[in-house]
Amino acid sequence: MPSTGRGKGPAMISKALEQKVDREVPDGDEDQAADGIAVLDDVDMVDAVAPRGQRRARKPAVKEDTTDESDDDVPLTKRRKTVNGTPKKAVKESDSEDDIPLTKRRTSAVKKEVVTQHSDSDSDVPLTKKRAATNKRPLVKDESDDSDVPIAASAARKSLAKEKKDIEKAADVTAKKIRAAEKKKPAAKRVKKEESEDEVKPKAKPKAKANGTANGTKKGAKGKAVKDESPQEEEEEDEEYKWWLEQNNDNSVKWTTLSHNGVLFPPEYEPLPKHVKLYYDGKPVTLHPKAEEVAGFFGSMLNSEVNVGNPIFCANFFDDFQTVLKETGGAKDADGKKVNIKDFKKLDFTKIFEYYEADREAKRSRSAAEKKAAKAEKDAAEEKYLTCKLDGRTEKVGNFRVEPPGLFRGRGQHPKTGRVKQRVMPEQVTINIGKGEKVPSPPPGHNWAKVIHDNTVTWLATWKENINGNTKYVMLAATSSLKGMSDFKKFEKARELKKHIDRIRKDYQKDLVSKVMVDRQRATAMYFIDKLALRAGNEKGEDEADTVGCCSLRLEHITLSTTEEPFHVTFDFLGKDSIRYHDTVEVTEQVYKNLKIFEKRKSPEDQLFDRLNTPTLNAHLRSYMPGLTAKVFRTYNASWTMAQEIKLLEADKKNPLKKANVHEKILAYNEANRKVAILCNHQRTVGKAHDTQMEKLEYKVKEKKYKQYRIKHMMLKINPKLEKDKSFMADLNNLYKNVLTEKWIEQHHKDLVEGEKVKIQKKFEKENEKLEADGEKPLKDSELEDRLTAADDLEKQLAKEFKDPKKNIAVENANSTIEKCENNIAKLDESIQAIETQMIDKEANKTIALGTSKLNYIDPRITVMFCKKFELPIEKVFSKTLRDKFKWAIDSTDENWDF
DNA sequence: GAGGAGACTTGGAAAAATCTTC
DNA sequence: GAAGATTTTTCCAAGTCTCCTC
Repeated sequence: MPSTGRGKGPAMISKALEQKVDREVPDGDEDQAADGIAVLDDVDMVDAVAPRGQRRARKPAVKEDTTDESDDDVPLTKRRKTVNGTPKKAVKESDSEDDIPLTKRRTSAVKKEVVTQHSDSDSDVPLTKKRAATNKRPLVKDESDDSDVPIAASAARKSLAKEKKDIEKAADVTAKKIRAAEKKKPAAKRVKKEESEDEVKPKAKPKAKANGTANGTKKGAKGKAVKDESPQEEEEEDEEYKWWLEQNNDNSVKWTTLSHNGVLFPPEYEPLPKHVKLYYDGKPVTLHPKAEEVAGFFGSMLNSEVNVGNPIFCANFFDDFQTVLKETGGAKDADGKKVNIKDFKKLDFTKIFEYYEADREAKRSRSAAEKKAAKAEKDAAEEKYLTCKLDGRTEKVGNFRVEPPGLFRGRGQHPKTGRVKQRVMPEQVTINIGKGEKVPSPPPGHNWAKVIHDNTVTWLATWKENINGNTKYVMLAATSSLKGMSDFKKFEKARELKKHIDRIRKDYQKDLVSKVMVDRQRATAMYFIDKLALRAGNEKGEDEADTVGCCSLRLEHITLSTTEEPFHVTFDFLGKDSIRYHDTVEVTEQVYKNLKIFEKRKSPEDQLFDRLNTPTLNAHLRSYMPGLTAKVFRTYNASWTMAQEIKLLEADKKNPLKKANVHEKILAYNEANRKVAILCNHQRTVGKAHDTQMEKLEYKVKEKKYKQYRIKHMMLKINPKLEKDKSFMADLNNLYKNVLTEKWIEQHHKDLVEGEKVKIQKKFEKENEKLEADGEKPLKDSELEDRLTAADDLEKQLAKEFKDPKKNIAVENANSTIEKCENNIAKLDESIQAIETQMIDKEANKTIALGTSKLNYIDPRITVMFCKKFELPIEKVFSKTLRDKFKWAIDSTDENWDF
């Protein structure tokens, strides 16, 4: 596990060190550099903050520093040997003058994005000269694997970076405005402290809904999405608890009365049929049901390459499998002789996999009635767990099912991935319920671990899982009042940050030149958290995947640019869920210099911010605003960005979005949403079918254009005078030559003929099936041949059309008129536009997941405001679940609401 | 103040439900 | 109404942050 590199650098930053780094940094603007760096005297240094104790052992420094940096070293020990699965680089360059990285890192083209530097006019830090970012040598470390670097995301990130400056400026202006307005308010009316800010409830709308976009929900009605929903659904609204209309200022007590029915345990293990065996060294073996169950966990997921293809996963599984074998008497062959299972490679789970696959397939291919019956049975079994009574109200429970046993699917290189997640027994489960309420009965023959009555927490049941010792909880659903309130508070806190953001930014810009190392590190970290929306980056344990956030970044995760491209930093690290963050950003000269300073006397595996951790950072943030933490910046920046993007749409008077069609409105919303997702680095893997789906859509567009092309020829037949209409003919020629092309038309004709044949064949087969089912004679093959002549005729006709379209494309309908043809073309245009919009959206979303930001980061009131302002039904952007979750926002927001 | 436990939010993948097309 | 595509929901891992103990 990585060491922290804690306190390795000097506590103070000396003048000499500053000057040294000044000489090392790439050729920046001299004047600005002079302004930007506070040159400090050695003599006035006070060790304001001593290095904190080491969290973990560290590796010895590779090279002794001989400069005059203060010397508060702590011993260093070895750290993790790899980063992102690749061997670590050699220790970073020494402190000598030549430690400006001159090595050329790569020559191939690679993405590069630029986050514009902070350049507020009132900033304490001078502006850095901007360099043209294009046509320069790429800086990324690893050229072999850019596959997960989304091109679309890259472009969008660039565009977001361009806008970021304006977005920040707007934030600055807003903060000042808010404070000015507050000053004007009579003192008594001003909100005194943060708690009161926190507890402001969303204002309810005056009675009934303003339009049909806000949506109610029928209790228990499962998400029959969008189209079927009717306004009647809202009839039950009256019975609903609108917490946002109430005053509840107590944060510590979560409920007064609570009753529920406990948890639902997974079904017992059903042994495999006798003939389904695990094979070892080519021979079937018999296992104790407990061991067989574990073999089944692995066997049923053979198609999950991400897991079974991971050697750690396999090794961990095998380890646990061997343990369970030992405990249960081992494996036996057909003769009852013991088989010593010692080589994973000799295990063959195919039969088990096939069995489970067949089972899944059988489930899939059940008739509608069977599926319905099974669902009804499942629903009945689950019904009593679906809801609980909280303060007398019925609230939905979220995850009432106890997690079934299986293999732990830790992500990335989690050291425990593949370990057996054991079955949770009632004896491990603690129930939390109101005093005096009926305690749900544990399964027969069992007891609960404990029954408690803690109303300061929101969970109904809890247990510990065996893999990491993490606590699991049964909590209320996202639509519940408790979760709703907490969501609302989260967004209000982010809004509260609006008031302070200018001050905070100004302060961290100032601290970027602080002589106190911890302050300078904190300021630099805050710069990243604010500009790049990095996560805080808590410390992690030895037994977890090696992922990092801002505070836990190590030297090996950043690469500073060469002299050819000053002030660029390439980040390459695995963040939450082992999702790669790989980006080159332009930073201010001061930030760049700070990073150089922080790198001094450290190895690649040392902490970049060796004097900073998340509690320290958050403690500092709280001095600005109670409750402010690093996480709030992500919510704030996400919501603020979204709001600003929508303002841009509003400001576009040339193309008023209000007048656009639904597709365009959705696209505009998604584009704004996408910017937020990119900011937060929300990625997803490209679906297997993506390329095929795109090709299909492209084909669909061409098909429609081909139809237009034919209609135009028909129009020429109806009105030959059109031939003199230059624009008409130019359009037609363009369609033929540029859009469709001769080659495409030829292929399309073949496809049409082939399609016709298949259609005839299928129809024929179906008719025969029916005849046979009715006990009648099937049609003769000659009948099929007769019918297929229609396809031959089509082929001939199309060949003629291909040869001379003008002459041979005939008017298909005798009643056709020019007007009717034009209408048809217009209709086709409309549907082409819809497909093209879909394609743009699809391609842009290829690697970017919009869901997480919509669900967790963007204040839902911004979306509601957008929908109301641009007259877009909320169903188009919020699914049923989201509408339920954000009912408070839908109910309380009007078109003029501002984040 | 370090370290761990506990409580809660955030996150992508997989499964399930629904829609669309033929 | 079947098949395939797409969207929505569920699942549970993995974060953040607070609180408690020593």
